[in-house]
Amino acid sequence: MATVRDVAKLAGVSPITVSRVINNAGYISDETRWRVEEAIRQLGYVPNTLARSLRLRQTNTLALVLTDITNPFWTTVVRGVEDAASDAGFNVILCNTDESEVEQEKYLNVLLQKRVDGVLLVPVRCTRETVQIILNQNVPLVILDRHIPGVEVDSVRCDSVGGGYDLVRLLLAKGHCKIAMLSGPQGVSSADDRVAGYHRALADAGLNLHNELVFYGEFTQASGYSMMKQALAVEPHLSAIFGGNNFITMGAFKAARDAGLCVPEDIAMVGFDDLPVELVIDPFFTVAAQPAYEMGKQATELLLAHIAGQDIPQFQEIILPTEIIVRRSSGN
Amino acid sequence: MATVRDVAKLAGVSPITVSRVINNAGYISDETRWRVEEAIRQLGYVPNTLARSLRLRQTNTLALVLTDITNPFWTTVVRGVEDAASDAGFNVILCNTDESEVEQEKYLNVLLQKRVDGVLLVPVRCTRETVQIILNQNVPLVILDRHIPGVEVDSVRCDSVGGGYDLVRLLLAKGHCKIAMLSGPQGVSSADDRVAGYHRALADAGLNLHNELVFYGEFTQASGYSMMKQALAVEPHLSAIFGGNNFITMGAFKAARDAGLCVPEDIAMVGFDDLPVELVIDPFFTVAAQPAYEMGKQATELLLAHIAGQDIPQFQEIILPTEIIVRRSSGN
DNA sequence: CGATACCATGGTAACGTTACCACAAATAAC
DNA sequence: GTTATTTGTGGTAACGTTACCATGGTATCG
Repeated sequence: MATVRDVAKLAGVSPITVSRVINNAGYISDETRWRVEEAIRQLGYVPNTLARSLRLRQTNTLALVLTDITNPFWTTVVRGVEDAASDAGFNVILCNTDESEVEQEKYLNVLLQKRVDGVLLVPVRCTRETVQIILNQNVPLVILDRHIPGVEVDSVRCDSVGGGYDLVRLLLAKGHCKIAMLSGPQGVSSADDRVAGYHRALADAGLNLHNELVFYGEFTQASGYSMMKQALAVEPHLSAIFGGNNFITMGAFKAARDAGLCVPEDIAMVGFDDLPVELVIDPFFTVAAQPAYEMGKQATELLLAHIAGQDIPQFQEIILPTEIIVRRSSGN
Repeated sequence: MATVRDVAKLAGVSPITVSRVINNAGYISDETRWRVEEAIRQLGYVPNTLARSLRLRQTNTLALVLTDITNPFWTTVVRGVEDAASDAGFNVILCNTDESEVEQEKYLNVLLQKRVDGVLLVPVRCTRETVQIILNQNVPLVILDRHIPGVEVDSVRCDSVGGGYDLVRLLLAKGHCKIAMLSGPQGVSSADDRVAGYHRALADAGLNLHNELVFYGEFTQASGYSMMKQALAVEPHLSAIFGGNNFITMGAFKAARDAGLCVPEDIAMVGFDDLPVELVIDPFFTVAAQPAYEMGKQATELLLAHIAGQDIPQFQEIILPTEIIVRRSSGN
């Protein structure tokens, strides 16, 4: 592969002049520019970003570390991130942890080695330890979707407490009181926050807290299915279900159906996260929809501002509102 | 950030010795290794991959350029690619072209500049021009999902002709003869191949080719919706629809419903690509399902073999079988 | 007409890593 | 006891780019 030096030789100029042409920097006469461009074309020269980044100490690359690229919620976030990054001339490296701490640590290390300019992280566990590797290297970081209590890092997320609260209020208003919460993993803030919203709604209604009706699992359909079976075993006369995310709700629905229950006639259901219209024949679930695209976009813009060294508050938390969409699954 | 030199100084050795410890290469005494590792820990040293790759002329990175990360079919492919790449110690950079040639060219350029070791490409247009940039630089390339006639590049795809043939045969067997084909973009081989399967099935059944019932659009729900409306305008007494991918089929369904037609009672439907169980309450569409994960995996393995310089046939085409899954949408 | 600005180009060094060669000490082989 | 081999370590240079400083030339201004 050709280098600046080859181009320079062919064009009869020095390497720096070639560099200036490539980067549109400094003064170049039209005549020289033309000769260099011609040489670039002839040699099929492609600049080497590795060398460039090494020299500039900047890669123009962001990392997006998330938990499950299979979930449409996250693909939408990816879109938001990529659009915002692309506008600023940044590339995005996507990493999928599958909610595994081991994978996450592996990826974070690789990303630091690649000298990404900033990291957008959906932490697998909401502990200081998780982000310490990044902070130690002084790499700009924005936490996405979740938050880490007691650690001063920027975070952008949606209002899980509020969304959970609203969903449960809606169920209570319809007269439900035996409501099971099928949550994601304990210790993951988005899961915990939705449980908190559930609790608060019950408390505000003057109801006892049914801790035996709160189940913790994974953000997967399989986990939703098994939590639903557990819930029915604990309390056969459940009147409603709150699913911690789209996959959990779907799993719960299937378990209910397999148990001979009709939704919403026998049991009502609400859940977090909507599904894109492209994937659903007939939207059925009452949900708290999160502005996924917007979340990705705002998080990226915040990260880019940090990278640009803009004088922004050291510690910023952005919480976006969720929207309740009422459909058939919650009954009437 | 600390460098090998800093580590070397602290450990009282030379930089190359540090390099040997990091890469587990050459001879190192236990005593020296320990001192170096201790120094690395103390300084929080993180190796710089940019410098390493520059020196080694190898990045251990693959590129996956695809058309629509929003489509579950592609996220599944991504999984296959990442798993295979990860096993070989390679990272994957993901790029989303949205079927735009401009985006594709932009990305391919960036990837060459980043000196990725190989490219997995879902070409937006199946022309030589599309891949010439890559081939010019002698970067290993595998075409995914599609193929470029007349160009000797490796490709891994599923049997679109066969899948289309089988789906249409199934409709014919049920007595349908006015079957509209709602295809993806003309000039995209996967779309063209499915049309070819459609034609062949009709021909084998001794039926006239209804070219006026073949519609070309995009692989999106919106396009499926509008093609369906066109189809109904051209021929109100359609008896069946063949959707070129999952989104098109979904759009066609919604247009049919909006036109007051019931599927499958008034009109039967079949399509390409299944949806993951996580996303669907009650699978409805009769489909030709492609082994997406396997496709990604095999393409990656082929690419890695090329990168490793293994002595494999210069030009290889792998075609994976599709599986027909019969459900309600095709009637009985 | 000297001072000041702009224009156009180049030389040298550095970003952080590792390949290549060199060398010495210790062990093994004859 | 000399020669070969393994073990352990380092010096120098190179990967391809650009920052910094330097050097002239030409236009502009008071």
